[in-house]
Amino acid sequence: MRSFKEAVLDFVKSIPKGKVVSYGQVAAAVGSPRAARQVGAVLGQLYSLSSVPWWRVVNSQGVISIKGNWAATKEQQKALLLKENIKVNESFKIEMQKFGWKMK
DNA sequence: ACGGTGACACCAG
DNA sequence: TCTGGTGCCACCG
Repeated sequence: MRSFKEAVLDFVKSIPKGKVVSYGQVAAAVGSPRAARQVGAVLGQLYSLSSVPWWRVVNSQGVISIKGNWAATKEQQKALLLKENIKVNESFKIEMQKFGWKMK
């Protein structure tokens, strides 16, 4: 049985470029619909140059929710998203309806 | 074993 | 739309 952490990282790596998903979606995808907070805890261990596209994960409202004190910053995530043609407004908000990734 | 903690989600006002 | 409170659960000391 793979650990929750590994499952999360594996799923995040499968997110296609140019798309974003919510923490809840990731949690649900790995079998724990209520463990969205843990997803954040896992991503918090990564950094901007990681092989894992952690920046494609935002909260359910489509907003970047890094508080600070973490390896990465909101500005950093915003820049990475813009680089993939994903629009991020002044409030660090993304149009989930347009950039959200719906699994099948 | 147990309680504190938290890149969240969801609901009420 | 925004704020605050509550539920949740994997991880760590």
